[in-house]
Amino acid sequence: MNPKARPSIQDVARLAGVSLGTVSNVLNNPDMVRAATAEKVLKAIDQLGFVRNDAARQLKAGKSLTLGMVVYDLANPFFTEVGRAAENAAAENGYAVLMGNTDHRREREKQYLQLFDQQRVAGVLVSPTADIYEQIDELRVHGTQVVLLDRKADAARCCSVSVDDFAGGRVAVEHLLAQGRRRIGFVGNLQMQQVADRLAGAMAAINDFGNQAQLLVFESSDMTVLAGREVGHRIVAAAQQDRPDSLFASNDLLAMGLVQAFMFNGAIQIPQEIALVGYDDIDFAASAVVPLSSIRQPSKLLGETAVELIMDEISNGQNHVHRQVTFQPELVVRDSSAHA
Amino acid sequence: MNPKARPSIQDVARLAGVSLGTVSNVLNNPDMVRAATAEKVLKAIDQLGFVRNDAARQLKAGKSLTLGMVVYDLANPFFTEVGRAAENAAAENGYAVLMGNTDHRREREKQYLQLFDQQRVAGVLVSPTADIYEQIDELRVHGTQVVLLDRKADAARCCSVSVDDFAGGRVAVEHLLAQGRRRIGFVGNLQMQQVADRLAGAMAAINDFGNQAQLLVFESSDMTVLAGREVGHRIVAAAQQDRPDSLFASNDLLAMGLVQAFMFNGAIQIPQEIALVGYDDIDFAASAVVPLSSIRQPSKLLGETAVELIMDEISNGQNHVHRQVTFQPELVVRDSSAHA
DNA sequence: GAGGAGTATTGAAGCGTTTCAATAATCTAA
DNA sequence: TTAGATTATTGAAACGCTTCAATACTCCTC
Repeated sequence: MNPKARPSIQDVARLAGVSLGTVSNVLNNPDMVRAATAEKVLKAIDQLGFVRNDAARQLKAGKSLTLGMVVYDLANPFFTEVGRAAENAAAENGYAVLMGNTDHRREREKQYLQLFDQQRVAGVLVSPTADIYEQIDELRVHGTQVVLLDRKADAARCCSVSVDDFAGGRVAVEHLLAQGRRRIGFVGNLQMQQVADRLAGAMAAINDFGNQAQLLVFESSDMTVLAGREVGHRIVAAAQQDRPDSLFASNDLLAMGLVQAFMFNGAIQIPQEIALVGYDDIDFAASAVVPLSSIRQPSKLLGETAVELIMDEISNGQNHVHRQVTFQPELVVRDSSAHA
Repeated sequence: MNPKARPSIQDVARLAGVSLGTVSNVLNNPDMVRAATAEKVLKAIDQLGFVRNDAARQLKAGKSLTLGMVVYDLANPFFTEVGRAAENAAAENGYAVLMGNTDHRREREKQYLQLFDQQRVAGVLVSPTADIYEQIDELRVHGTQVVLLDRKADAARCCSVSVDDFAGGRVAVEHLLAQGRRRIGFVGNLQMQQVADRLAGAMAAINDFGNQAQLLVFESSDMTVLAGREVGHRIVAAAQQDRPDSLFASNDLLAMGLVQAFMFNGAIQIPQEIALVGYDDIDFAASAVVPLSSIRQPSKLLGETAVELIMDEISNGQNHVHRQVTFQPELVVRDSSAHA
């Protein structure tokens, strides 16, 4: 490697025969410097292969044009959708989005949040794994703006963008009830707030219906295709009269796993023996073995709105008022829960 | 906000009644400072809510514990798999991975690479959209290590981790030929090197077979489910005798789109009328309406190896030798290409 | 209790920027 | 021409950290 692999603004100034301040101006206030001078400087920059050192810039300027995004499951297409939308929205404002995936691990989530805090990003979008208000407050105290994604925040604490999970759960189960199902199973990881809310909505639907219907809960620690398959096999193994007549899976990955398990050897017919409703309406839901009914979340809108909120928070600082935006989910009916 | 929202190491030192160097030592060389002193300092840190300013640290230390990863399609589960593996491998080495998604846009790719360059990340993993050697060379000259992902590099220039796309294409088509298919369609965006290589492999298989078989190319600018659906509808609309008797889609998203189009109104039977092979073997392939045959790429291995290479490059600097690791893909046969 | 060998702590220097008051160069109008 | 106004350029002073030589403590041992 060259003796001086990383030229500094100083080197550029020297080569161009101008002062260091001028180089900085070329970079940051181009219209403050004469065209001829600018050209000299640009040539020098090019010649040396100069790249501004962001650390130094940020140190001095105190701000960054980067947003951080922390999600707990990037393997879930729902989140990549949200991420893409956020990325596009941020780009329009001149910001870049850097993503970190935590795979539901609190410890890694903590690391990413710390990293973004240390890097002094302009703001962080986070879909929290658990109750991490404490850490979020910490960031906010430090001056790093935070917007919760897919999770409603306490009004006073910060902005959030979420979907009404209670309503989603309710709609899903009401639909199954309307299809004549009475033994309704619920699959998901109840540790997750979103899932707990969906369950609560499901419960509410059952209660409203009267006491001819019941809800069976199948807890599943992961929310993956694999986990769904495992629950599915457990159900296949159960005696026929113990099985539910329908299932509400709290995300589509689980639902697809269930489908796989039920199709295996044609063990269980969908929807005849068990009707199925998923959640998120990911792209793949429509092309599952049995096209999947699902609760659609407006993922694009979610990402865009989150960026909007954080932008407001960044630029309006003091007189920014926290908002909690909640969208309504929407039932999409396909074969997996069609009338028997 | 407080008048001093962001306490510095100075403030901590003052509060703890020690010198600034000691605080730094508590942070970086804990076993160099007496327990009692350390405790005082930690208390002060806690009390002030101090967070180390990464910009300053990096500016002085000149290095960072962050890797950048730039991919062209985070919505493709294949890449999230690779990303997760990389993230885990990096974590083991004490590094964090920040991801940027370019959605195939060269311009955005450029931005992310620049951003990472400016941030002086330790290294960058990039699955390039096109021929970006020029920019990569630039980064490398600046001292930012780069490893190509899913794309073979020129030996001399940098490390790369990829899968033998030619072999993959060949295997896919040989399989279709073995199933008795003769009019084989290829779907994909030929601008992408990986896809072009798969096509070349497919061509080779056809040529080896003799002249009773032919390859029809269906170009598709996107590689998404939606794009696949469009190609599918075009094929459905064609006269029966003009249709291929089988299709090799250059990724699973396309393949799933094709499936959707063919299933629509039961227009075309898979595999009877058209057999189908996808690429990547994403999780969802197995649970498609018609379980999808596919070419499996070792995504986990890809991510892990990429991190391994970049770690070597980071730590061994001068006497690091670029390596181009190529893995072999593997055919997974499912219903979509089973014997008619 | 003095000398010496650790062991802890200090604080100044400098990383590469941006910023800003001071200075220099250029232009305008009389 | 030149004073005065305008526009460009300069360079020193931070920003908050790490590093490292210098200094100040401890603790032994004789």
